[in-house]
Amino acid sequence: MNTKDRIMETADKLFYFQGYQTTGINQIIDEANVAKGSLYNHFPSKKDLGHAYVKQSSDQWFKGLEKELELWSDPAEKLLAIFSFLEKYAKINQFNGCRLINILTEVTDQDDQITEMVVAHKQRFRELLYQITTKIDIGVMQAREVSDTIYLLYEAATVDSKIFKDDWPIQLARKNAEQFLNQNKMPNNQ
Amino acid sequence: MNTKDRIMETADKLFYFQGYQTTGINQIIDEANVAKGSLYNHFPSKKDLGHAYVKQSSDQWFKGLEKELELWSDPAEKLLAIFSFLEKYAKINQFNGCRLINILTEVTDQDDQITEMVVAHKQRFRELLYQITTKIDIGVMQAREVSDTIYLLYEAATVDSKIFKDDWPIQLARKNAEQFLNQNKMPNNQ
DNA sequence: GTCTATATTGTGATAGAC
DNA sequence: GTCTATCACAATATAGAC
Repeated sequence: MNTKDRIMETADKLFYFQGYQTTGINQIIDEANVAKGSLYNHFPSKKDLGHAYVKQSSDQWFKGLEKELELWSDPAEKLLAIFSFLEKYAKINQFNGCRLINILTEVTDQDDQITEMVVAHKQRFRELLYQITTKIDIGVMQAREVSDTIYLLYEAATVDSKIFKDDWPIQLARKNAEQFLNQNKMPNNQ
Repeated sequence: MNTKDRIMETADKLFYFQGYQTTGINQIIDEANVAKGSLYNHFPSKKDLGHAYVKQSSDQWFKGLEKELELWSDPAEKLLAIFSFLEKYAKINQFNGCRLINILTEVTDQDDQITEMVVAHKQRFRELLYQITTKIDIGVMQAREVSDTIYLLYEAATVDSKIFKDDWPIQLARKNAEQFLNQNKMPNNQ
């Protein structure tokens, strides 16, 4: 693996599990077996490395989600699949919540670019859910409310499965999403 | 105002709006107009100040919530009042999400006491919601699921109104909580 | 491109006068 | 209890050899 990839891999692991602010450049170059000069050759500052981390985190997350969604054709099943995606992810990997939410909390308005990227990430997710929801035979006027409700349930599942180190929030969020979708289906669709 | 109070007030403001990790002792003593020796007289380390901040944050939050809940007698209305509480809080003050969740994200397993206090805070909130829910005439078996669903909606409302700097997540969460409660009421109660 | 060595600033924390 | 002065160390970042 080349130098830049080793840096990114190490930074990803440390920023996510240890935190962005508490991870220093020195620790990254130690664990990645890279010289300090090499890191600053690829990333002019820690801020730039942070931005690369945020972009990669968002890209990888959507990649993983869309792979999961491809397994289903029915739009309602696609919506519920986001919880299976989260459940699998939380089980396979050590889980520490959403990379994007975490770093947003860590920089709190000290880095406008990160704030922008995180909001854009969440907006893209909401839009993805909305597009799927419009394919379900529900009232058009309700589509946004339905998709945003699913979105909120997903967000809570992520945050609270991290807090409690348990998947009950994911299971309960999924169950509510399922009931909610069944209630909002048009009668003639059943 | 005495020295200790000035320290706590300044620390609270900075830890919440600027972040725990990025706020240094030097900035706190500057803005609180306190000497470094005085701070370390009251708090042996930054960690201790952090713990005091977490405890105060939790106490103040419950105090504010319970004051809001007292305005209502009907248990279902009490449950919905948590969203009014959040809405008011997000409007009056500059809002940066939940103090407890934020600092948990910032310390990620580097401070076991903070992790414990935050989990205990959330457990206490869940228990409060559960106790209110049992007073509603719903199936006993469902009480935990109902109260935890309300809990999840509240958590998402907090996190996402911070992300989007908008109260739509609060309004939508409240609307869903209301519909959800109506559906789970026993028919003979209506 | 990658390395070693160094510069500079800021951090949490302490000593000791008053 | 509060203050000033100072410590030891870690942070990000840079210079320059190879």
